[in-house]
Parts: sequence; structure tokens; C-alpha cells
Amino acid sequence: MKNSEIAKILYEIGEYLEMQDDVFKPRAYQKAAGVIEELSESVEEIYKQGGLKALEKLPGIGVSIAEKIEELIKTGRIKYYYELKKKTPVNLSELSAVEGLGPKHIKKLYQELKIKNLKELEKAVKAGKIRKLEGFGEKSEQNILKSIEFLKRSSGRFILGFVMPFILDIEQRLKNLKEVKKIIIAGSTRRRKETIGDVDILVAIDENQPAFAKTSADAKALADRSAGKIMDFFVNMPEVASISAHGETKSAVKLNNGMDMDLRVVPEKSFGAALNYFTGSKNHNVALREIAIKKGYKLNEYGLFFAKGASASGGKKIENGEWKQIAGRTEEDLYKALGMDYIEPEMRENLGEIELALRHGSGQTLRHGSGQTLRQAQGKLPGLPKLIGYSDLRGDLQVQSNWTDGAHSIEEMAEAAMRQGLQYIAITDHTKRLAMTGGLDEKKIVNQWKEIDKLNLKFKKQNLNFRILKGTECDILKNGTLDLPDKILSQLDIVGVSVHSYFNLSREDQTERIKKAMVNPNVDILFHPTGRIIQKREAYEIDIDEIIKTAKKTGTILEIDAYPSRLDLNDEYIKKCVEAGVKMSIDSDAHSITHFPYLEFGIAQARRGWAKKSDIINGWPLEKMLKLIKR
DNA sequence: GCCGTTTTCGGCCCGACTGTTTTCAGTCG
Repeated sequence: MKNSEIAKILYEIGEYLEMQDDVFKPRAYQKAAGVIEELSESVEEIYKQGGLKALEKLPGIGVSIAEKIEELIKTGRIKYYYELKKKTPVNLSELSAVEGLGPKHIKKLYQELKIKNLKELEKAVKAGKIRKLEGFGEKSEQNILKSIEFLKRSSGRFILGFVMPFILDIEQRLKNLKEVKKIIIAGSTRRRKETIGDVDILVAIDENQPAFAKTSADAKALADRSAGKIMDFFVNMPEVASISAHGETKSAVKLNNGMDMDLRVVPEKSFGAALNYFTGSKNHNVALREIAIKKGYKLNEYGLFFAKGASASGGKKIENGEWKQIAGRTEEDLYKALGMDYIEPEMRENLGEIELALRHGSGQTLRHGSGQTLRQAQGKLPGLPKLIGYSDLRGDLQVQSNWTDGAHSIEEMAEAAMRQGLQYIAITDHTKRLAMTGGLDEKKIVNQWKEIDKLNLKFKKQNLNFRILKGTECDILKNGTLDLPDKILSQLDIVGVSVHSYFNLSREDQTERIKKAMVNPNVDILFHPTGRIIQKREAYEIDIDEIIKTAKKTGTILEIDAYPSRLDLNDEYIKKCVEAGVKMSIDSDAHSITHFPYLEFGIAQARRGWAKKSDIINGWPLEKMLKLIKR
């Protein structure tokens, strides 16, 4: 049973409990569900290895929830869940996807109108039945209808790399307003998640404006007015389809493309705290607030506060006390005041980064190859890793040209790569097995070398510090052999291999097939190792730990394919490679001169996987990079 | 239901906005 399936049931138990009056039980179930959802190890595996006791060691999971997980793994169901469901037998995930509809309203709708799913809800809305219920009105009826229509139309999440230009365009228009002092796109966009559900924009305004204000009350009035202007501009943008909130400090809209966008305006003195709050993740924020409480502070989006006249009282609530801001103008001062090192946004998932930040390490690297899990190793970890930077790449080791399915010539691709600031690329066209792309056979690839030699000579004469490497994206055939003979592969600078067929082999067969390719001494890199296409195709079944082990043993590089819908390896697997000391490359998989900027999203994914520059071979200059590969 | 650098009992993250209310519950992030 997958972690996500276990988490879903626990979430639903939480929602059912929310229909009752208890406030804290639901929170406990939701917390446990969240922990399981984010866990990289399989819960079922943890249970099989260590039983109930091992489950109870997970944060947020105690005796009672551990027993329920055990019941679920053993019998495939939880009795408690079915008892709750019997009381309110509705399609929870369907109904709670409707915006503005929470557990309390869902319960009411069932009790009064026997509404169990989206279809019945839509029917009741259209019949005008909802408005008569206590707690509902005409307005809520309209909102429900609108939300149902959007649900039907949109898939909900967006691939970050593809919507980024659109987001940056809106950011630029807001930035042009004179009332906007600072602006940052926060939320999952800033954490560079592979897909985003909505966009959180944060704006700082000048709370003083001394040139105009005579008193502080005047200053506030002025600030409020400038906030209002920004809000008015925001909700009136041409791409806004509907407005769900329009206040003084917060507005929220839905755009034509189905994307939700929130805008928050805060005074400059709170910008750091607000930025931290709206960057998330939620789990990271909750953990920070708990640390604040232990220190006798209060943390919210306006700052970190200390109760005047009170001693640090272990988180006791201060009644009618006066709170004094001690940090929050910047994120840096906020983390510092909490006794932590600054944490990069891409790491903020509460997956161990907080413990490292509290430890005040020297920034030294993780010890490699010890085979211990991160949690076991933490006692010895010096602190947060220094992540690879956004301008640290020197080369790109997967680029296709119009020799196969690329849109541009080798020369055009090289020129685009130079404009991207790179010093080398490998041309890695497909091989003959991929007939639809016009894959290269032994003859064609030898011809390609002549063109590459010619171009390299030309660049040299022009005194350009740039080199094109001879490469391939060689197909791994069903039985694990390769689509080009070794005598060709051995003459190439970079041999990448990848799977493009037989995606549905059994886990064992697929793993063996890929391992067989990796042990070939001519093979340097395994391209897009899991084969997933986000929102289109699941990864094929492989034993990733076995692949990583083989990579370690053979010195094979695992790729982080930066193409926005691939991002393969994903963040979780990158983290495993870092822990295992397996080297990776970040490649654009460019099929066009416009694709090189996608490298940014590969770097982002690497950072989410805690990778350092030293973990990524094409972070190095050409000569050193060539020494890092097998041959 | 979970948890513990005061605690095995008594807390539990926090604030904005909306809609339906006459002071607040529900929802969201």
C-alpha cells in the first residue's frame, strides 16, 4: 500500500472528525497524514521491519493511529473509518474540492438535502435549494456553482517551468506600480516545486511615506490607500476570471487559465516575516512557530514578537500583554532570532532542514557512502549544505539537434548554449531504434562527427571558449543491450542511455534491463532515469535504490533532466543520490534553442534534493568533468 | 489523538476574508 493511499484515508478521517465538535482530533489525524505523505520511506515497509513500535516513532503518530495503520496494512480497511463514513456517506474528496465547502457544510448538505457527490450538489444548486439552508445564502450558492464549473474545466495544478513566464509577466506589471516597494512571488513557486496549484504574490509598501505624512496616523492612512490602489489594479487585470476576495491587505482571484492567484500587501517592516509565511511550506512554518513558542515568542506573518514584561514562559499565552516586534523585516533576521541559520526556500519542507539549521553547522558537506539514512546520520551532520547555485552550470550533456527530432542545427544549438553562458554541450541525438525521430545508425553518427569537428575548429579559430562534445542518447533495448555497438560508443565523448520502450515491464525486469546497460563500461550517463512525464505518464516501475547502488558501483552518472515536464530524477531521488555519493548531471534535454533556460528548473530540482555543486558533474569545467565520468 | 529542555495533563499555529450574521462560524492557506 502506497503512502499516499494511507495518507488519503487519514485525511478523510480527519475531515469526518471535523464534522463533529472535537477540534484537536482532526488536527492530529491531518498532521499524521501529512507526515506520511512527505515520508520518503514506505510506511508499509517501516511497519514490516519494525512493527507498531516503528510506526509510533514517526512524528505525529502515536499508539492509536499506529494501530489504525496496522489494521489498514493487514486487512486493507480501517473499521473506524467505515463507521465514520456510515454516518455521512459522501464522496469527500469530490465535495471538499469545491472551494468554500468544508466539512461542516458538507455535513449540513448531507443531513438536510442528502447530497453525496458533485453531481447531486450541482443539481441542488440549480434548483435553488441550497440558499434556503441555515448558514448558506444566495451568494454561497453562486460561489459553489462557479467552483463546480471551474473544477470541471481545469486540472488544478500547473507545471512550474511552463507557467513561469506568465507569472513573471504579471509580477512585472505589478512591479511597475509606484506604490509597490518590493515584490516577490512566494509560495510553492519560490520553493520551486515541480507543479504549483496557485500563486502567492507578496508586496511591501512604505508604511511611513515621510514626505507626505505629518503624523503616524496620516502615514497609516496613506499606506492603506496605496495598498488599496495595488489591490484594485490586481483584481482588474485582464486575465482575471473571477474575484474571490478583495480586501485591504489580501485579494484572491481566479485567472482565465484556471489558476488561483493571491496577493498580499504588508508594510516593509513585516516583509521578511510575511515572505517566510507565504513561502511555506506549511509544515516548515508550523515547525518554526513551535520553535518560537518554546522561546516565549509569537510568530506570524507580521513578525516575530516578544511579550513585553514577561519572561520567556515556555509558550504560555500572554493575556492582554503588549507584543514587541523583535524580527521580521527580513527573512535572515527572522531565522537568526530563532537561533537558526538561513534556510534556502527550496529546502523548506520540514524534511530535516530545521534540525540542521538549529545546529549551526560550518556548512561542510555530508559524509558520503556510509549507507546510513539521513535521520541516522543527523547526529554527525555539521549543518545545512551549501546548495548548487543558479549560475553554477558550465555545460549541458543532453542536447538534440535536427539530425533527429530537434528543431535546430548543431551550430544553432551551440550558439544558443553560448548565449546561455555555457562552455560546452554534448550533442546527443536519438539512435535508430527510435525510428519516428529518424534515430542515427552507425553510419549517420559517424557523419555527424565530421560536422561537429568542423564547428569546433571554427569556434577555436574565433577564439571562443566553447566545445561541442560527441554524444548519443542511445536506446536501451528490451533485453538491456544497447542500440549502437560498443565500437561506436567507445569513440564518443559522452554516452547517455535511456528507456523509450516497454515501459510496463515488471519491476524486476525493468531494473535488470537498466542495470545491464549501466554496467557497460562505455555508458556514462543514465538519462531521465524513471521516464515519468508529469501529468501525462507515470514513471515506469523500477527499484530506484538498486539503480543508485549500481550507479555507485559502476560510476554511472544519473541525470536530472531539467525539461519542466520531466524533472527526472525528482527531488526525493536526488536526495538519495546525494546521500549515497552518486554523481548527477543537470541537462536541458533541449530540442530547440528556446529550451536552454529550462536548465534553471533542473538546478531548482537539484536544490530541492539538497545537491551541492560538487554533486553535479557539469558544474565543473570541461576537463574536470571529463575526468569525473567513467572513461 | 499527540506530545513533553517546566509537563504523563493540559495544551495544541495563526490570521484574513466572506457570508450570513447582529457578534461570529466556516474556510483557507
